[in-house]
Amino acid sequence: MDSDLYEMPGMENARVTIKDVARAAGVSIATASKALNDRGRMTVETRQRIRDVAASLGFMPNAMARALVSQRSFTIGLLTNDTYGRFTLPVAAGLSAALIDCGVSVFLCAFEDDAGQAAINLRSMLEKRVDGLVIAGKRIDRGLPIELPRLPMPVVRVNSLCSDDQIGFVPDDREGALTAVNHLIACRRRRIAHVTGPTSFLAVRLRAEGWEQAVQAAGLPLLDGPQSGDWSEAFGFRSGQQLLAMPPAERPDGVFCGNDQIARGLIDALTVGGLRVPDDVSVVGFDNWEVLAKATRPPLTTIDMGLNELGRQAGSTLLDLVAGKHVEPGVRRLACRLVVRSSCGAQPL
Amino acid sequence: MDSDLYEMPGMENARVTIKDVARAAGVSIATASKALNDRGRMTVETRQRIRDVAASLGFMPNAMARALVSQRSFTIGLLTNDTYGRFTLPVAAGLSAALIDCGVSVFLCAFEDDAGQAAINLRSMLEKRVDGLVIAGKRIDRGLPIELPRLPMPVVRVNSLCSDDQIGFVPDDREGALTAVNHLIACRRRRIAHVTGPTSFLAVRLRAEGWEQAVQAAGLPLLDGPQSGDWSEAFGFRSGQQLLAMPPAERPDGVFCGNDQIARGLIDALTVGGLRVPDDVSVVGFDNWEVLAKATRPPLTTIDMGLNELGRQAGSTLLDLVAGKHVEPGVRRLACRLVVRSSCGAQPL
DNA sequence: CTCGATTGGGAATACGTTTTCTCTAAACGA
DNA sequence: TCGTTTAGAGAAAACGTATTCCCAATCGAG
Repeated sequence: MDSDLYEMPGMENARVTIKDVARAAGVSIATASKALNDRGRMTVETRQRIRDVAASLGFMPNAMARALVSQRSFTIGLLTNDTYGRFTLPVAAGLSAALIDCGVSVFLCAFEDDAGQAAINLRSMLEKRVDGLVIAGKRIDRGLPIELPRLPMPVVRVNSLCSDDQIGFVPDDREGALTAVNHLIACRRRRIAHVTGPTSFLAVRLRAEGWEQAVQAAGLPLLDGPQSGDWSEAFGFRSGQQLLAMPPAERPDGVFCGNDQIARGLIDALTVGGLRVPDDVSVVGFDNWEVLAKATRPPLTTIDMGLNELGRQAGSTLLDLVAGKHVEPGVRRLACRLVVRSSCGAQPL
Repeated sequence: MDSDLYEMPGMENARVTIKDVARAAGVSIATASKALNDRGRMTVETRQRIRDVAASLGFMPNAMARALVSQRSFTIGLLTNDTYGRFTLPVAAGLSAALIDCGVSVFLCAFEDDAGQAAINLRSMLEKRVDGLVIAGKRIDRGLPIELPRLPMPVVRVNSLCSDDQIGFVPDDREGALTAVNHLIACRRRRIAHVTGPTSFLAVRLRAEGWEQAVQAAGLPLLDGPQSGDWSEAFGFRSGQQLLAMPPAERPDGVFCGNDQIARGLIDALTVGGLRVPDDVSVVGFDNWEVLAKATRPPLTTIDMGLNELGRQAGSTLLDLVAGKHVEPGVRRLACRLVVRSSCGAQPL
């Protein structure tokens, strides 16, 4: 390709090196470097003159040369098997936000659950000498499909399995469930059911614990153990139909759903069956997947897992680790947040 | 932090340099480099011995040192204002797939529609000397919220505004609409309506053109111009209610929706109103947003925009550009694909 | 036996920065 | 006036790799 194609109009030419700046300012490379990085001693006039020259030439330091000497790439890797992005994207946004202030960029590697792919991507990151690694998963009781060897850089985990000597950030599922059920109770619901995903998920078991705990603490009857199925609207719909088939006296007046899809399906079934939400039955979901929660009729009150905040904290912790600070190992469970819409009868904020 | 923490078990130590390999193999650095890169002349034994030594030491070339000398970072940037990830994530997956074979990684920069953020991210990529840039947007008639100066690297655009002298990849909206409507016609629908998003979107106007064209080509009556609203389920629901209010003779027996959310809302309204889908009214959507399309009752037949393929082609084209090959400027419109489910009465594949 | 060609391998340089050390000249105190 | 400090600036080494020469040894032909 003709390199003239990329010629810049004076400003912003990426080919300008510090040597050009030094020459144009009539100083040595060392002095130029010090002027631009606020290091060393020199008259304010010299410093300013060099900076002006650099700016007018559109000088941009070559990050790789800088990395080579400083042994820091100002780059971190985000390794995830969530190609769908349901969880990882909000995490990535929080992560970037926490890092961009420090000039750190993020390499994204999303791969299907295939160990070969994962290994290639990991190797690529190691060669690029990322300063740290964030491992993001889809569930808190599974790691990535590859064995991570002892890595030459700090690692933090988000929404992923994490042993006690590692550092991880996950939503506090039990507390989230407590919050959800307490909201139903505050809305004067007495018979609160729980319809949720497969019990093989740790998150399901934790949320069920929260449900039980809240119900018992309020002295309410504990209905039959959680209804467990898959994470789909279809399962929610079937559960809603079962609810309709119950004698009205036995019927729950509140349902805490394991995710928003189930909640949506359940509400649709109840509506089709002639029950009113929230008047006859209040429903609260989990995830705050806005495209779903906002479109539900009525809009769904649900629990936000704070994925963005998870990413943000993971980022700043990783920066601490890179800087050599000590960080206590272990899993941090971050609080979830209730998002009130209209499916429980409470006033939306 | 204690650096022993990161000590590796012999293998996989990132601190091993080519100098260590050379010393261990009893050769010079130059020879080691040539052995590992299949360059220069030497006996096969020497070459193999050096490679074995490198492997046993867990040598990994430092990508930044390599980049410095080769003037190639083996890195490309993905700049997007789609923080929600609806469009960008599939694009990113295709992109990565096309690049990983060549050892190229991707920097992800997602930012809200804020010029300051955008500029910071762009600058960061320029400093990191990415070999090329992919600009991904949310709609084909808007660019990013920043003025891109003449950049010192090739750029391709995906799902974003693109002038004739630039290189871009977008879905072929008109052709997709044609496919959708022709499918309705193949399902023996005669009165085909179009319910879609705001006409300020070029995509909306193109899809409307495709609708008209297909209807007229089949000699069917052209119903009142497209119903235009916002991209929401709520609008789809209201449109469905209006349909129910029409005299049955005037009522469309097929609806082509501008996206899956509208289709979902519309189907829900029809179902609540007692009309059967697909028997009374067939519906086809646009986007193939699986979480929505699969959960619709009945599952939604829709148009897949091939975002993944868009990303893949953008990636390989960018690699060509980086390699200096000539690429004809202009916008490529990639074919969409019909995904048959159950909302039109045709047999799902 | 000599000359040229070929083969295997190494020395040196470059890539663009940062940083340490050294040097000069000016300022200052006695 | 002489030594001592200090301000200002530059020379050089380092980071890890790829590459361009160059050199020594071996070999074959005449």
